[in-house]
Amino acid sequence: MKIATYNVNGINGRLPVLLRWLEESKPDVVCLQELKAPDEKFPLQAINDAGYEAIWHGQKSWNGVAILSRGSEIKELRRGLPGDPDDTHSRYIEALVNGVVIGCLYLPNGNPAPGPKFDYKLKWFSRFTEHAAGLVNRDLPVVLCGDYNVMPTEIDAYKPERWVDDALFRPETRAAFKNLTEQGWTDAIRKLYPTEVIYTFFDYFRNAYGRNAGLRIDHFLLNPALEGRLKAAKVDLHVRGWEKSSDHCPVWIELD
DNA sequence: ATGACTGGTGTGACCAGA
Repeated sequence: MKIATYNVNGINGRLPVLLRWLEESKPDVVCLQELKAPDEKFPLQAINDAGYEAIWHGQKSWNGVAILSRGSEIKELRRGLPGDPDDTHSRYIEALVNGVVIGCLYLPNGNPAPGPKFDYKLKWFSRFTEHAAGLVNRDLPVVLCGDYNVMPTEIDAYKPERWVDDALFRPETRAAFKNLTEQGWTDAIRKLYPTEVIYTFFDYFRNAYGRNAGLRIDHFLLNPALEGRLKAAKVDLHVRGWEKSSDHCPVWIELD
């Protein structure tokens, strides 16, 4: 079973690239972030024509998450993160697909920090951690994947010293990620590649992709019931080099 | 240190992203 995550940065603007990558990569399940489209503008027909069914939680202009599946029914478990009825952002959707609980998230960026956006990020993180606590020790396999907007350690950033005051790398942010994983979650990429330099995002500025000046911010967390089934994990770096690419790369795992 | 690039919105001297 191949599960992918991809921050598309606008699903309609990105549709040709998304379809090309789906055709090439053929993941069984795909978590998408940053749809930047309201529910009624989700391109369902094109997704269906590519062989996928979908559930999504859109929003005008910003945010938006979706789960796609090829060949297996998607049973939606939740849309929206619990814990704050006033939170209007579409940043979380969760489903059961082929016996695996899939949580698809788009954690807030949080810049500029400090400030209200950073406060929102930490608050969202704390709500997410609380929700994850109810999932980690389930007998069911659970994967929480998406754009975490966190570089967990220094090797996850090109020139980490430039990011120490940034919302993606501040001590509070890294501590929140550590606090989450210490519930018992396994970072799939780091389980298979503990020390390699691996990036999932490259800024549109300054030829970041060409210079390999990236960040690792898109992650797969696996609960103990799933960890032993991890066979492979990879970043589809070449997709970032395509015309009209997202600034994020697709990332995927393969399970037994 | 700064600004560079992109999508969406709507035509902004825009916002937000990371």
